Amino acid sequence: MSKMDSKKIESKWQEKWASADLLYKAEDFSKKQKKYVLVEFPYPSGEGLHIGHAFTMTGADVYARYQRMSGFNVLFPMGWDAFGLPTENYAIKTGIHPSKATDQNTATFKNQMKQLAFSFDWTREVNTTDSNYYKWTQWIFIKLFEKGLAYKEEKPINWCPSCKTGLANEEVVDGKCERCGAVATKKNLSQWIVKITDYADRLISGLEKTNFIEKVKAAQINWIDRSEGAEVDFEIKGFDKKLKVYTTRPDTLWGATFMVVAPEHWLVSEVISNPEIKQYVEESKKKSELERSELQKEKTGVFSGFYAINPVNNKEIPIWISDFVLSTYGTGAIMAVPAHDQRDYDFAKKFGLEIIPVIKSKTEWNYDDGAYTDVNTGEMINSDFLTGMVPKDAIAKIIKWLGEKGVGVKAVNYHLRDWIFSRQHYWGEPIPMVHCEKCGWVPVKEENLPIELPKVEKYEPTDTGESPLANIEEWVNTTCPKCGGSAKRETDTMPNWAGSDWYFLRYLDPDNDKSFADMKKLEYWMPVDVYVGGDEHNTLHLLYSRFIYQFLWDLGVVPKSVPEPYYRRMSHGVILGPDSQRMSKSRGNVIIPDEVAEKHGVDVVRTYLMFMGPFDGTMAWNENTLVGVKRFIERFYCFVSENKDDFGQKDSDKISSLVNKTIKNVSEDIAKFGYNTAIAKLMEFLNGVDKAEKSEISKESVKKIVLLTSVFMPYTAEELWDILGQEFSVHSQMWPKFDENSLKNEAKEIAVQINGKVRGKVNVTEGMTEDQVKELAISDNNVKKYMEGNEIKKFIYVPGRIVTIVV
RNA sequence: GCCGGGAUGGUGGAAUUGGCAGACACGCAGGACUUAAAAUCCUGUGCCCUUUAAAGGCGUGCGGGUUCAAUUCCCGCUCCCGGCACCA
Repeated sequence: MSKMDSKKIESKWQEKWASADLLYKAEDFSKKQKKYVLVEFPYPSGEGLHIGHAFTMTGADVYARYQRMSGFNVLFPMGWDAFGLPTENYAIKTGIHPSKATDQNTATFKNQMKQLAFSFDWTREVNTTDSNYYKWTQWIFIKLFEKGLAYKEEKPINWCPSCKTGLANEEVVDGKCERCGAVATKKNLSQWIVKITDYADRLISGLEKTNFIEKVKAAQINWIDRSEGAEVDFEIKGFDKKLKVYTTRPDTLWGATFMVVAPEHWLVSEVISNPEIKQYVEESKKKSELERSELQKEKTGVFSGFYAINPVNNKEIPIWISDFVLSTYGTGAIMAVPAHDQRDYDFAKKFGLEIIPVIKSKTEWNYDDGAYTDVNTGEMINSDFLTGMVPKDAIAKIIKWLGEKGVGVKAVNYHLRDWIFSRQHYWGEPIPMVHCEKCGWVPVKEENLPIELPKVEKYEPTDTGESPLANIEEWVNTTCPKCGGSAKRETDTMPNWAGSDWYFLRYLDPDNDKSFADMKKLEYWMPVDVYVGGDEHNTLHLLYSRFIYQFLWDLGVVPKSVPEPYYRRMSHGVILGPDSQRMSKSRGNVIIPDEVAEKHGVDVVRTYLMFMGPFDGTMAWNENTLVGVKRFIERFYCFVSENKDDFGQKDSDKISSLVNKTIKNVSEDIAKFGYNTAIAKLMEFLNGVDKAEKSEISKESVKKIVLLTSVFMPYTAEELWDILGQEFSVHSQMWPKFDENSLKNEAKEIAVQINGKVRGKVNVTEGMTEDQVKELAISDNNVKKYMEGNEIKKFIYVPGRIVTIVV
């Protein structure tokens, strides 16, 4: 058996492909139908491409290749999300400018990607750190500002003491910094904030126009977490201001026995002179978000001295202060109904407050066990005009009543918070704003964009929360774009997400200097047909970029007919180390794609990655299975190369149906990202054909199968195409079609069951009638044996599948 | 607690609308080639009973149900993974 020399094959075609680099070019306005296949662009770290990148991108590449060969005008671009902390840290350590490090890293990444034979259209490469790219990132920010969706405010924000920067709510996971894992603290800082909450409803409803899988939709809906209820005003006894609360259960108003406000609530400042209250408030302010939620079992609190008046019955109820009420949600104040809310219940038990049930449970309910919270069953009691109703109906009635009395309105709340948009770091897009004593915050004039990052001596972030840019006086000091007076530039930079929010639009027109992309091109290419990415971005990048896109849609700068940027989202899976643990340097279980490719060949790596398991699964690296794939590729190579002169003119019937079945199944599987089964079917083909006489197989059919393999193993397929004497390149061929007739005529062996047990087999073809099959089945010797002396009670024939006889 | 997804041989995983469970691959066992090993090739491989074979029994997390037929549908659970969570 002639061994294949994968090294030689790789370098040979690598060279040939480089000189024919328009192989994968996407053509604007082509008459072919477009297909925009997008895979998340990477952060070009100094470590190079890791196996997760290789996996994800191979998956996207196979899909793009399949669509391209199927006749679509495929856009499959790549770029660099290059602003970020690792590069900045590298600069701090070495003094080398981040842009230089970025250049080196992107060059390495690009090389690796070419080595792995990803079919990107490199003529559309983008880089978020290019000033002619981030010009438009800045432009988008100015538009947000102009539309009142970006504002600067001093307020306590999440702060990572390790990264020394502010964090968006989405970047705090379990109370820790999403990037470095340090416990997030609170810090009072003046920050740019983007009002993503204005789009909360649309971010939910827009999902209906997409074809995202359930889990992605659910993650976003959960994160936004819309709730409906009412805002109710309570008078405060002996005080002229009212206390506004948000509740989802206004039906339980008669059961409200006390009120609770957050320690940050305005009312607290009225009584802060009380030493007990002062101490409580200070202690809870010291706690981080993490500590507050960790301590959630034991409730704490202090009585404010105030009483509120319940608008439904004029009862006076005490107002307490407790940090289980969040200042950031609703109004920062609640009415407590301990009989029907577990948290209120716990608080009441701890401080000996009254518990008044206003809903009678259908079944016996013991209030010693906790609160009764069901809205859908039970019956209102002790509630005046609501008495007798089901709680969920009572809600509508009481909201109407509150409105008539002018003490409450229907209200909606979200878990989603506004987006903290300032970062106190060097390596990011400068926020294009200028502060003027006279005019306040003024955006830079559009013609003066981009505001380029100035050179600095020191890249270190500071503990004070000031960006390193603040030290460059000649850059900071400028003139006001409005009045021309002296003014200062904003020194904070944008979060990473700013550049990646809209990059998929720039691919469509990467060199445009009049706008971020030409409308005609946008209209041709948008929306993204399939977006391949990771679940870790479901509530970060994916949510942010949908928001920014919706905003651009409102501006009218993206096509009216495309309200959502991504039609379909495909989640990719995760590759674990050989020990089934997440790969990490400290565990020493990291698999480096280059090394595996060096040892086994690129096609083996690609095909193995796709064969490991379902594309969206979590799978452990296993060198044994990889060797199995290697065997397959080598066997396939030998099958074609060694028999190239022995293949016949025409397939035998058996081979013909195998070939057609393979084309059909492989195509269908690839179209739904079922790569593991697609490869299994190619293996089946080889197993089936390996033992057959080679003259039974036509060269035409072999060519078709080579085309099928080309999406997984582009090098081997190109070599085999050449060996078969075909013209370069295999990758610009059309995807093979299968012959429906050859599948129809195929005789199929199906099982004959008697009383649920398989007792025989019969060969049927598609056109056969039930009677014909019946005759065939009962004439089978084995079947006859089992039917002896029995009468057929029922005969069932499921065409092409099974015969069942009940006796 | 709420939401989403799972549980199939020794292992990774396959199974259109309910239709022969275990495709494909790994591993394992036996054999061929070899002085030997590696590589390669061939054969077997869900479990149990059985000397072997035939025949049978049991099998898709657990308990019920519908059906000629259930991994698939329905009811009730257990456990695992992911998201959210003192969100009023």
